[in-house]
Amino acid sequence: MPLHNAEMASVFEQIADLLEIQGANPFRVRAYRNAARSVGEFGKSVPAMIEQNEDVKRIAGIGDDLAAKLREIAATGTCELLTRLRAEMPAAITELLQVQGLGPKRVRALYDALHVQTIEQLREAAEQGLIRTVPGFGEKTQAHILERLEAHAHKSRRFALAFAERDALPLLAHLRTGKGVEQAVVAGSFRRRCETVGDLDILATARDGRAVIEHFVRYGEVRQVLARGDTRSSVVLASGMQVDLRVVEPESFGAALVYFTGSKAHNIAMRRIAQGLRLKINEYGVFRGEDRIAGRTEESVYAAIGLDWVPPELRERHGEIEAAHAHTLPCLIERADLVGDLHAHTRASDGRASLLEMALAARERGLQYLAVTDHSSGADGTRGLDAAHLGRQIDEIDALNRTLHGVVLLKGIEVDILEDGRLGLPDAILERLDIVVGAVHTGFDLPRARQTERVLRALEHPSMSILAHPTGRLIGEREPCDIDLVRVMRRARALGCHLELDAQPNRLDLTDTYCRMAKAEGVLVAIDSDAHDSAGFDDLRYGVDQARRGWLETKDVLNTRGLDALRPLLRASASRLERTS
DNA sequence: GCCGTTTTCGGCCCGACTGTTTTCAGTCG
Repeated sequence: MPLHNAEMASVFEQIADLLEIQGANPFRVRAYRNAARSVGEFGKSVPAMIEQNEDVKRIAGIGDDLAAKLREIAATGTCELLTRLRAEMPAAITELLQVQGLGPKRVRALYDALHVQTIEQLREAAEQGLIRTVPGFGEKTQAHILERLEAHAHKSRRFALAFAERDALPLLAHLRTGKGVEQAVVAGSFRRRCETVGDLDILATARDGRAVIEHFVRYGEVRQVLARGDTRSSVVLASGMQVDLRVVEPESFGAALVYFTGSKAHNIAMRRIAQGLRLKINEYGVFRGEDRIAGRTEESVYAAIGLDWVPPELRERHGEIEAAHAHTLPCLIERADLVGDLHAHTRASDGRASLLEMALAARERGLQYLAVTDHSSGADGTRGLDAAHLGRQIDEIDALNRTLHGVVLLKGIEVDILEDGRLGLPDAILERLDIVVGAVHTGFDLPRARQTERVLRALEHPSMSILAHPTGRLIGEREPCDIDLVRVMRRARALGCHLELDAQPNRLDLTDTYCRMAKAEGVLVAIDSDAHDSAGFDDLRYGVDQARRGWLETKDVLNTRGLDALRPLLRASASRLERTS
């Protein structure tokens, strides 16, 4: 069973945790954490690179030693250092680091004094009042540990971005009613439009920080106040979401916004550049000695160190710093660039609106065309169309298009890709369509080779236009299927097929990394709503967010094309255009 | 353990808050 990057990264993470608890050199620990992150996020399969004798030292943070360890992990599944660390210290102890407020030093102290190794033992020790007897711990710390354990048990690790928005927007509205509040914005992973966020980081500007903090903790949804100072505070909302607020003076807004938007790796890279220029960046500004030379706006902060302003979605230390320096940052796609949608459902399958309702809703949102792609029959758990029913829908759409103004419906289908790679409807009916969107709805757990062959075969079908939600993942619910998307992309490009970025907030499939790979491979991405009712079109913006994280520009996205430019790019209609001309 | 516009050694981002202290360590972001 071949390893994945995530598993290799996990070995490094475990080593970092154990080293840290043992009190190792913090920079060595950081080296393992940096390496874990680079490997985990690396676009290509690291085990495959090793197999093909590619140099893994070109991955950021990998030097001679860690390259050797990667090869060792690829060969054996683990590495000798981790085995040795586990022999010296119970491996389960690292789970204690997940409890908020417990870091390596305290975990070590509790282990040495009380032999606490697990969450359960920690709870028992706290309930029996033993924690406060350990040097450096007291009543309050013991009580906090019990509280945080409670939170730990209930907390789902991360929230979908759309879920976080439901907390963020009313909270911002509350903050803005505070006396003396000039600005209040969400920073952090929310602003970078990560598909999930662990907490909300809010930045406000005001002269009197304390007053803003007091106003903040009085917000009705606040269930628990974790910290409250003069310039920052942390609370937990009723939804379980943690919110961190920072208040700075308006002169520092730009610097603080850069700082709290992150990512951490992006900030560290910026500070290193500043160091080289004998400047210092912190959340209050850019400083030469005591003089603040920038900080009111983000642009001023980037400019002070010779960089173009970087869109938040790119701030992941994935090459954006170099691009900002060379003035080669991409001009990222925006929602308004989408002029159509190529994947939507109606009541004919599992949608909740009629053809006409969907057409009007699409037009209302500025779309010039909408592909109607109901499910084919046989899809698990969904009502679908057989050939006869689809034939009637085709006639219905033709009739409707004669009366519609300002929007055109394209005749399409979301057809099942069967386990052997055939499509779930006869060729004769597929040939009558403008667009064929193929999707895997069963057999998500096929082995990698079979899953890949299955999809490659489907792409070969002459009517196939777009591969929908290519990995099938549902965030927090279903893992992506195991498939070699590089091969899929290369074949798609050769055949004139396209890959979808399904914009539903719990799908966002393709991921940002795969979007970037698609761009590199020259495959167009279709950002589709997969709408099941008229409100579903509003999800397109999440797809655009994800596409921006994947460095996509207007030219990289299929449905930025007007209808005339689009038709020849859809194989189904292209082949018919050829026949009729 | 990595890395180089201080390049093979000596650095490695920086500040706020809390609790347990009695001037600071630990944790977090």
